[in-house]
Amino acid sequence: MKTITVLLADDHMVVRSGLKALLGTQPGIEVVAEAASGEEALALAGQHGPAVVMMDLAMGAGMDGIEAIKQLRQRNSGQAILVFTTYDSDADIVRAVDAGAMGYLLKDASPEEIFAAVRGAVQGQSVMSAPVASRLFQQLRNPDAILTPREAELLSLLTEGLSNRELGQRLFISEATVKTHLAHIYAKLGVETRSAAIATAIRREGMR
Amino acid sequence: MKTITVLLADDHMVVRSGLKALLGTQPGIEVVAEAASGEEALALAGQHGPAVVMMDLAMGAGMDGIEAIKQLRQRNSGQAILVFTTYDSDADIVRAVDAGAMGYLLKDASPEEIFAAVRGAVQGQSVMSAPVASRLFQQLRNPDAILTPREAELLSLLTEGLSNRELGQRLFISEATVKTHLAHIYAKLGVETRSAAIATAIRREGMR
DNA sequence: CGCCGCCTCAGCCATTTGGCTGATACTGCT
DNA sequence: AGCAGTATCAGCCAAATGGCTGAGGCGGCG
Repeated sequence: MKTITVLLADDHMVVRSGLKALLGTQPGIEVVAEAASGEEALALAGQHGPAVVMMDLAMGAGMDGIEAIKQLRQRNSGQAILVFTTYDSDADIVRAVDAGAMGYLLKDASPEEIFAAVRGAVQGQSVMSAPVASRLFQQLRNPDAILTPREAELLSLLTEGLSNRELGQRLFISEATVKTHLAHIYAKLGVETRSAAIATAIRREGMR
Repeated sequence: MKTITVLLADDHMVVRSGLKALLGTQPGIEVVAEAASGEEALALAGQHGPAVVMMDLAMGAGMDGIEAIKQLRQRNSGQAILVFTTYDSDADIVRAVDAGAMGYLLKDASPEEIFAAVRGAVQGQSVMSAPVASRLFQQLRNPDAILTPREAELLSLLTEGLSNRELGQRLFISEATVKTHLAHIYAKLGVETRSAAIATAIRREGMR
């Protein structure tokens, strides 16, 4: 069996070395590079051409994980991308999958889960942690509550406290469009105000 | 020099093994036990009597890190406790120090910082990551940023997504008074909108 | 006592937000 | 070709929010 090459992208040094130590115990899996930011991940992916990229979504300064995933996919260099992050936010899950992630693992996943996800990813399988799967499953049961990728993106920015104007500037759309998206989000979340949407997003979506 | 014994408490397996691998490279430091929860940390600390306990604050289910620190200190068994966590929330810092933590490190700390913190802790020194120190320093410089009890109460309800009218009803005060309190809160938090205040409250004050 | 911080309230005005209706365009699927 | 879903934008109007000034009552503290 061919050795699976892995690139780790996480701004926490201890997480990288932990993951590296863990994956190192498995024959057939080798960590070939480590990145501490989205930019670095893109550069190192180009150099090493790993089979799998394990990516944190929240990476301190600069490019975030979602953006890095998008750009990796645009290159079409065939890596399987696994999200490896702390929280199981509905919005993040939707955005990550939309960006092209193959799997979604939480950082409290067991070693077995992690190995299975890496091996599965190179074979084109999607593996996700149980809580993540549960969230998705729950969403499938009432489709009206599913936010579109764009809506999820907006909701995520909403929790940063931005105004409609700022949201528009950040997403390169007009304020009118922002308001349209917000109205849809409110309807889907079952709230009437921006504040309640933020509160709901944070408490229900795990954006802690 | 005597070997420094360390207990790791963190619900993320990869963080524990990363920290263990990292500390293992240092002669004179040895990880003697690992706990995945507050309860486990208490039990293992009793068994092994480590010189230093490195503790995450947010540990999935059960007892959280703050509570575990308090109980460890009550026993008076002389361990130095280092907080090792992801976020630098003002509230968490204050609570951790109050509970008896000797130092406060963020997970993106460099290996050198971590080694220095462990060695310093056994000698009774307090070591904290730069962003943490910066926050504390900032608070000491302008005490005006401290919310009054009433303001804190309002801010807490604000994060539930209530409107001014609802806030007034809930607190038995007029909408005008609500607005006054809000204006003061915005000034102290350095924001201009309700949404930003909610975001700040949640992210900075640890009301997750 | 007098000062100061906190909590309370009012009115005015500009800005922001939310509700509504309707419209164009692109995509994927049938 | 036609439909459904998504994303984009516009205009209008009512309601909520935020900024500003001013003010009374109350409790602690020098």
